[in-house]
Amino acid sequence: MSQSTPAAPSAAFPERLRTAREYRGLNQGELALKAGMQPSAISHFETGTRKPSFDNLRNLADALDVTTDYLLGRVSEFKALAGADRLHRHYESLDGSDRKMADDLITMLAKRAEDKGKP
Amino acid sequence: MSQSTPAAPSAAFPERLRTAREYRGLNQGELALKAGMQPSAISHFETGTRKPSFDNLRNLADALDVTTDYLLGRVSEFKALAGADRLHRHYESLDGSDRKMADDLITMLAKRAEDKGKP
DNA sequence: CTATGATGTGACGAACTCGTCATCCTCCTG
DNA sequence: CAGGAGGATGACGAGTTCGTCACATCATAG
Repeated sequence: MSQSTPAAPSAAFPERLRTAREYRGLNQGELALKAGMQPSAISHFETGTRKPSFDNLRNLADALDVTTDYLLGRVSEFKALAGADRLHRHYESLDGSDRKMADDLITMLAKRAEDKGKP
Repeated sequence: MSQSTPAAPSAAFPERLRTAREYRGLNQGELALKAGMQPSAISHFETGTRKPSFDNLRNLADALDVTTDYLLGRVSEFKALAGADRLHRHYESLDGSDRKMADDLITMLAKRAEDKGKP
């Protein structure tokens, strides 16, 4: 049973790779060039006949400017492409007190949303 | 280049893995159990004699509750361990308007900090 | 219909990680 | 000093990805 595993299967990867590639407006050949691998490798990845190695996963994420967590399906849908990626970068650029402010706001919003769910 | 990819070698991985493991208060055996692999595998990873496969990278990130980007050295230091990880979870739990609010705040803070840097 | 470009597919040997071991080393602690 | 825990290291066969191809499929433009 493919679904009993606690961790989500790596099944998300092929789809995410393709989505990200098309989002960047690249064809397999162009991505292959940017990531330093063969076009056929990209095809193998997107059709699920191969899984990238440690190094190639990183190369793909760099070439597509996405998080590896997105490629692995560890974060939800499109945020890694548009929203959260930018969010993350901005967050990274903040210094101590600003970062704490952002932390606090998000934590507060999350908590408030949670409380609204239960009386 | 705003986004120079210094092509950070995968050399960061062994160190990050160890840091994260110790941060969680686990020894190699315990992490191995959580991640479903051999203790010796952990040792190999931390000493750099092996690099994890696609699946094992994911298993390690899950077991340690860190981002794979942190493990790969694609994001800076400790944020993935303490701050950003929790932040990310909270952020993910927000709905549309709350998320936008968080987005806007962080973007604003980042921009303000940036402006302060140049005349 | 026929090129052309994009993608899928399957092969090859080389290189690598896999899990499983069995040691060895180095601190601690009793 | 003796014992044990945590870790490092190196071997083994088995399985997978690697880069590099050649070729098949498919859609679209000319």
